[in-house]
Amino acid sequence: MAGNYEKIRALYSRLRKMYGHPEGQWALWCRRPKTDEMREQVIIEAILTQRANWRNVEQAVRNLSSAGLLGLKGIATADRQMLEKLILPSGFYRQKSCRLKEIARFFLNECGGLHQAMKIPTHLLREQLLSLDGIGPETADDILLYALDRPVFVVDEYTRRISVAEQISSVTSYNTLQELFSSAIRKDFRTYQDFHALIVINGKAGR
DNA sequence: CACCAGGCCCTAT
DNA sequence: ATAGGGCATGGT
Repeated sequence: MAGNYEKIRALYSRLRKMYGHPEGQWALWCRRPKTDEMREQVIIEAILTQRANWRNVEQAVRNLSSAGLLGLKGIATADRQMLEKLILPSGFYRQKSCRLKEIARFFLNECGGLHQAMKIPTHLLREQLLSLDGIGPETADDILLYALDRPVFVVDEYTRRISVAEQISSVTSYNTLQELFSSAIRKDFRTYQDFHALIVINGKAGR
């Protein structure tokens, strides 16, 4: 529906006018260009933020940083018990320690490092990420969009809410909304990053 | 005290 | 296909 595309584009420019360029907690995720260290941190944060308050994620990240383990290599070599203790504040720490280990193993061993992973075609990489235990569509797309600069639109709870509120779509399944938003705006990772960040910033502001 | 936060998986209909 | 429960912490 072309009308929906219009609503989505209008929403984007409205959010841009309201909030400008995404800042604050999105200073890392929306920064361009990113260093390797930043990409690795985003990957780690994508796991830690699953159903967690961002404040708690930040504490877990500080703990990892203080321990010198805020990177794929650090996660991979860290003792499991130690890892659990460090990420404790982000919640679900037993699951998440496994998921972190798994994703670090994937990028380092299966891909042969982050630079090799960057060469893998988006759709293939997405399938590989989704095959990992504990990596669902949103986490996979967070990593693709914000860590690896792939033009993949992220759908989350805030995207669903605003889609209903703005009458963009009453169907809020992941694929439906992703298709809708992806098609409505220019396929550019910078635009996708900023738009999704703005949706979340707006969602948090309204409560 | 109850509820929520930038999910995901497993199980039972 | 879809609904419900479990995972866990810290803030309001």
